Amino acid sequence: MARRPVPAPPDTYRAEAPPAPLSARPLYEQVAERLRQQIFARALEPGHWIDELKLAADFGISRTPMREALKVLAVEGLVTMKPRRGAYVTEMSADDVAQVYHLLALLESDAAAEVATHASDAQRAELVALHERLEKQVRQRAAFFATNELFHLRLLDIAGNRWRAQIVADLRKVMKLNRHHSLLTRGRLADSLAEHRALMQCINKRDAKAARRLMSAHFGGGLAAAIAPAVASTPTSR
Amino acid sequence: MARRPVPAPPDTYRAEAPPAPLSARPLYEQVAERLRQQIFARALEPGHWIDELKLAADFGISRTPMREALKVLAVEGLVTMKPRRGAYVTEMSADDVAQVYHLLALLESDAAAEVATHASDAQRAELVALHERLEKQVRQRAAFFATNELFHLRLLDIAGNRWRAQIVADLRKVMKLNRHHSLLTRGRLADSLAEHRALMQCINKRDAKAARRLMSAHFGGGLAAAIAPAVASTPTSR
DNA sequence: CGGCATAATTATGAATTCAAAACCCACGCG
DNA sequence: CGCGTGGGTTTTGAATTCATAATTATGCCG
Repeated sequence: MARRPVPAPPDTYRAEAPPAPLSARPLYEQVAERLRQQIFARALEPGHWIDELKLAADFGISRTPMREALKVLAVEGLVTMKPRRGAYVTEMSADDVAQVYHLLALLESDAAAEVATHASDAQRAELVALHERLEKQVRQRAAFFATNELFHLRLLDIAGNRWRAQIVADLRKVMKLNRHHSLLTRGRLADSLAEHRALMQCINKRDAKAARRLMSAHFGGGLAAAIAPAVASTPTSR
Repeated sequence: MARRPVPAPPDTYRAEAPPAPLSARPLYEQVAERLRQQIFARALEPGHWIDELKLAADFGISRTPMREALKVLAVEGLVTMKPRRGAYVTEMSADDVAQVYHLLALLESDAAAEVATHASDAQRAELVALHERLEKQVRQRAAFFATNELFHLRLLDIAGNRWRAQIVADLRKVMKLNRHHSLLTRGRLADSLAEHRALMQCINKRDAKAARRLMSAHFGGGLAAAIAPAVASTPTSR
């Protein structure tokens, strides 16, 4: 699992980003990113073998950077390497989903509490803006999802622990392996929005305890929704 | 370049697979492990450049598996890759230490609570055994550290969330980059033992709440000890 | 007709080779 | 005397080649 702290450390090159870092980006990273997209898009299906030779050919590269990228994804958890028999897209069991969900709840709740106590007014405003955008997108599933993820990642960022942010980002990636990663299936969408609203209020009131609790509940509801499809209805709302 | 027949290295394998998977272990993984050891032993110092050519020669291998291993360590966070200029051993700032410590506290506290509620009697007994070993090793720093780590890892394992276990393992690795990772400097050792003792009592009483709180406190004390030598006060994140 | 042994094919693991960027150092010009 | 420029060296990034393990196919014998 990736513990890589950050793509851009205290290094110099944050300021010179616009100019030239086009080709500066290592090939294996680009390949890794493309592989991630293919996995999320289910062009590569969980459990299936990854034909590195064919993929390398598709990408127009040799096996070397392809293999490096696969190893990176393996550490991230998106693929699983079986010695002498290649790489496979990781399959998430129901248990895995529950476990990762639990961790996301724990880590993001902690981040929410942190934000409630230490965020600046500007940062709070930023989250409010994102939340309002979310309110307007209840009807557009895809957009809602995107903004929702943006909100969560921004909150993580504001909470200011780059290790936590990295871990959560990685966990969210493996979560996408699950078909029901939506967190918010049909009816959940409205609930989710309400939860977000309540969370925002806590953050604005600087109530860390409540923020932590609400974020935790937010994930609790999502977990039920993500697991439920396999077990029919679970009307026990929260 | 002669390929080494893998003469069953002095490596201490965990008690996982006695049978045959000796040569099944990929070379790049063995290399990664050896690199980790060198980093922990400070044969490779934080901030310093890693000469992959020289190291590959030292290990008697080609650059290919060496580079793969380095990429794995990069994802783990132990090394940092700078495009077109190689790999560097990651440097941990005081902030980083505090942040990682915070996460360890959060995750391991959660695991402790889980163990308190759901561990079997046999598992509890196992922890008790480890703890008793710890009690006998107050005088032997090195042995104490080793058993202490064993205790924590075993607890994680018993808690039964492999994702959390993996994350904690990785975070503990990067923690070792810090010179004061000891968690327990001189006087802290006795304190630490007392905290462990209290924690064991909670676990035996199946008191999840108290277990969580005590584990958290356990880390709180350690953090103060780890940070103190370098910085003065308030390790408030960011 | 079916199961097992063995040969042919394919895929992975690792070394080697090749190309190009970064680095170093000396030289020359302002 | 300082600084920029050019060439040579080192080092990284990637392709190619080679070796070996795994898989599949084939064929022989029961």
